[in-house]
Amino acid sequence: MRPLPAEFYARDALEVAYDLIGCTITVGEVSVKITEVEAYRHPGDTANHARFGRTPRNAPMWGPPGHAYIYLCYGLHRMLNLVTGKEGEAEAVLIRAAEPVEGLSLIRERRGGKSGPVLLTGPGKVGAALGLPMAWSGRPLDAEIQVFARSEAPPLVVGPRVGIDYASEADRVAPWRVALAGSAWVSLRKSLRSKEEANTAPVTP
DNA sequence: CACAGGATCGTT
DNA sequence: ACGATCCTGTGT
Repeated sequence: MRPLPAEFYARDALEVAYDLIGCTITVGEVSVKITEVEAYRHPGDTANHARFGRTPRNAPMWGPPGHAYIYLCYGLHRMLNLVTGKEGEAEAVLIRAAEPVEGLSLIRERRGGKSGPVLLTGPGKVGAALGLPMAWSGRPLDAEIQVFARSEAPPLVVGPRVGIDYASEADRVAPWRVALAGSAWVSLRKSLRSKEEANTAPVTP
């Protein structure tokens, strides 16, 4: 089995976000199924780390798709993003939650011996469970970090993104958080609706 | 060079 | 409700 090719990521971040739910991330002995993500788009997304332009930290987002963008949050949490879109655009999908597939004992060890959804329901928890070093930011997704395709498209729910109070009103309410419908391995159930319902609902100005 | 604050988490 | 914990981005 081969990791998803760069072409998979060379599309709008929201499209990739829909298609990443149910895919598998493998890092060494640990494999997890993606259950929740957020799309950060470009240009014009005031929640995006690249909203002020290119900086040393966000440089991987501006590069070619199919690479990792990892950043340190609150001085301790390592957050994994998958770079999407064309080179020269700064788009990425944040991995917010997952479900264990392989390496549960190592996941539990890295997460303080806990068990259940608390292991992987949150972007900082995913980074800890995968044991990501900051040095992997910018690495291609066919090396230390690999992502594999799902077998079939699962039911999705969508809602507003989390933790972006600094963004514009429109960007705060944009339904660019995507999760696996009915999964217990999702960080927040509140204000998530089915993708179909969201797509047919009146568009907010 | 100083400083404010963060795409969070776990405990109180 | 709050502290951890430190790097980043911005402004001077």
